[in-house]
Amino acid sequence: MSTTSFPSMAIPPAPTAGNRAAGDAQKQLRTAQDLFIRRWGEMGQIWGINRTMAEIHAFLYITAQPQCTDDVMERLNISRGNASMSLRALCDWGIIRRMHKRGERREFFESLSDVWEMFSIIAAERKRREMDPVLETIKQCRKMLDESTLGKSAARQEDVAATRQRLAGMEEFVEVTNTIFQQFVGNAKSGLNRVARVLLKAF
Amino acid sequence: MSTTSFPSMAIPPAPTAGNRAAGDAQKQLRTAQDLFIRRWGEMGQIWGINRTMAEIHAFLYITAQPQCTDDVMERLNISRGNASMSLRALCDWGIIRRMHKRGERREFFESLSDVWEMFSIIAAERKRREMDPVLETIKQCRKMLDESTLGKSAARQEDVAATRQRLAGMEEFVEVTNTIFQQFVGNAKSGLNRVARVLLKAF
DNA sequence: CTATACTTTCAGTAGATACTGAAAGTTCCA
DNA sequence: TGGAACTTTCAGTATCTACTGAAAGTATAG
Repeated sequence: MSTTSFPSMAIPPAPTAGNRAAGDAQKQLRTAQDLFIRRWGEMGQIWGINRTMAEIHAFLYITAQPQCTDDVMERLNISRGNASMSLRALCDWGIIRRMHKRGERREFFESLSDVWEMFSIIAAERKRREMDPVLETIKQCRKMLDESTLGKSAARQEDVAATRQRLAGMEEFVEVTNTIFQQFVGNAKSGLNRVARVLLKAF
Repeated sequence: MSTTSFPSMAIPPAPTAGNRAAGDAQKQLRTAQDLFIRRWGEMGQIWGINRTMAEIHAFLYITAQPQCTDDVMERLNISRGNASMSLRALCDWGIIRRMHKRGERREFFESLSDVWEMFSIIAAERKRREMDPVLETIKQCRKMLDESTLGKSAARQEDVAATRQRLAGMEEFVEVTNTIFQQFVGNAKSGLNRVARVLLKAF
């Protein structure tokens, strides 16, 4: 097998049994983390979060250690500008936090550790940004087509009635989905687990 | 107020009371539908479905009438190629269907009418494409870092342990979420409403 | 106040994605 | 078999999004 490529092979570990094992472990750790980071990045992409942001978050989450901007730049091979903007966006979302280390001048970042909490935050934000506007639009559309606006005979035209019905179906759906979201978010940490348990028992 | 712009004002409705009302209703219907279509398109965009695909689907859903390729092109101002590809993709998803009209040569498309069913289809597909690979990756990563792979002392190094713990947290989350998805999908057509009711009662 | 260490911003660019339109393909009828 | 009606494909192009790198900004220490 070819030698694995390390960033400058300067300090090869002494070949004692203990050191060897420790070195291997570090290498393995790196590999596992990178694997996770890459996958998480891909997944974010499919959502609507861009790859880099998702990767930064994955990095902070998986290492479970506060990291500074340069750590992020180096590990993910991205520019300072990109790192800065993405970190800020993640802070805005609220799923990572700035923190200071005593005696350190630069800022560090760490991920929330509770996955359920992160999910709640994201779900709440998505509801606000996506569900709520749609719901409002549907209500507006229904109003435009109801009897009191159009008059009885016009409102009964076949195509008008059909559209009205479709709007009603969609509204019901969004309302119920919203309620479920609300439950998730309202019950934050413990909530999702409970949702799952309830569902499993009921079916 | 200025006259609203109609595509070629060829046939103005006769100015009887009945016709006037009918014309207004049609205009209003159009406006309401367009509003819905636009919003739905925006929302799709934030997901990962592109705007045009979402708009086509919205159009088919909201009119509740089978439409042919030219109808779609005209209504949404898009090219034939785009319409063709997007319609096919929607068919692949399974949320719209091809259909034939007696005596018509060209094909028509219609949206599923049951919103819950559409949601089930989409949820199932997203689970398969997004959750499942992540879960697999997490398991793989955990394996790389457990005692039987690394040996006792290496596995106990602080950073290795920390990462292992984070992986565990994420795995639990994905598992539970998957279960919930499963419920949604498994109970498909009739089910989602029931899921919602069960949840609402339980909380 | 000046130097140093660090962060943010943003114009420009690279890269990804969506869209068009015309040509090629298919189906069906006479 | 030819041709009309319709659909699909795809090379080329327009549009949008993400990223870089350097310049400007801010905070701290001496």
